[in-house]
Amino acid sequence: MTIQTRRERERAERRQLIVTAARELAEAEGWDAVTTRRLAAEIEYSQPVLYSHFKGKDAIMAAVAVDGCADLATELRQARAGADGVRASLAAVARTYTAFARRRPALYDAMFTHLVDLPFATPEAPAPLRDAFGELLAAVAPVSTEEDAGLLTETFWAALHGLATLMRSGRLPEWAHERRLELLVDRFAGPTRD
Amino acid sequence: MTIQTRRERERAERRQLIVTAARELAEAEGWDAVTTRRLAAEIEYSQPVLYSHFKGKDAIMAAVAVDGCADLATELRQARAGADGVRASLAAVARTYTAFARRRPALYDAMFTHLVDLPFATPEAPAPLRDAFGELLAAVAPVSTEEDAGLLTETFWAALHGLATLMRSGRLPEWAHERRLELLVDRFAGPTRD
DNA sequence: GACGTTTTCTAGCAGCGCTAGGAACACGAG
DNA sequence: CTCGTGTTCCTAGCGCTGCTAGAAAACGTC
Repeated sequence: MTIQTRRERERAERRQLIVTAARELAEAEGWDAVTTRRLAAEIEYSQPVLYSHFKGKDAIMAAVAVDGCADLATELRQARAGADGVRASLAAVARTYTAFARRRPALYDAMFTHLVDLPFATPEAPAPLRDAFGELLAAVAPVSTEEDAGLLTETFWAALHGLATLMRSGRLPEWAHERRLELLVDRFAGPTRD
Repeated sequence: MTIQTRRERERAERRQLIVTAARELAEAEGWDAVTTRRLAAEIEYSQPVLYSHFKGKDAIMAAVAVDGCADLATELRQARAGADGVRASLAAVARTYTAFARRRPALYDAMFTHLVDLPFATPEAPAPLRDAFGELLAAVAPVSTEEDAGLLTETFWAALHGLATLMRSGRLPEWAHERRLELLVDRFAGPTRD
């Protein structure tokens, strides 16, 4: 039994090695640089081993996305913890979310832009995804009615996502980002000055 | 001079033929199906003629995007014309925008998702782009202060864009779309029932 | 040390965006 | 009508992609 478990452990380690290498390569040079050949060279194995762990390149990106969601959830939690009051929490979460997208664009793309068959808005979604959404929910719920909290969080999330992606692709000017965030938070939290 | 002009006209016609073929192929089978070989076959020319009109595949997509913006602007204008009152206009524009994205996903991607080097938020942006944004602006301005109209429109646009893309990629459930739209319009127009 | 099983690699497929170089065409002059 | 000339267009091919079949190597067992 020990041999079996050792092999399984080694497989799991190598799987993580692939995910980490893909993530680092993507963050350093963008997803276009993450080819199966390049990735194989990076982990010092040949191409086909990638396919013994993942169905294809998309599945690798999905795994990277799950890891990224865990990171995002952590950052959002810290932002919320460091903010006093309902409006400040919402603003902090909004700023942290868009900063994350701007700071790690490749990772963000894998999480929320790239077409990927991860279950999202369902109970069987991976835990990190639900955690990240939960952080948003915790910030939005106080400015919502009880029954609309989930939907309002989704709407707020969509607005942040739109701002992040449109800005990154040059469709929105960056210099006004802070002011747009303020307008958004105003509309969701009400114009009350904290 | 007539020969020269005839040739220029024929070139312009063929250019439009390429753009139209690319757009129809993308809408029918998705952008993955729009390969330069396939597109060349579609217009009954060889591959290199594409490169005598456009710098590359991305430039073709950009041209399709500009066409698409003209369509979107038209639809938004009609939606606004058919709506009475500030809130109804905003709701109609929001519904029309997201419906456009859902009905013509490939076209929408070329316009707003795909990385493409079109000047967007500048005076030298192509007219159809400015027209489409102008329609949004006309709907948002009445619920805004004078100096914030542009920024608030950008923010509203981002929210619509986020809803459209997250929903299309399966990250937001479709069944609640109408309710999310209503929440969004509420937050921007105020909860006044028209 | 020889045998199965499992793991890993070499080599290759079909397709991609894009381009160099020559063939084929339309044109204006005699 | 014929002949150069200049432009237009196509054939062929480059280097790359994601992915996979089948051979080779490493491993555990007897």
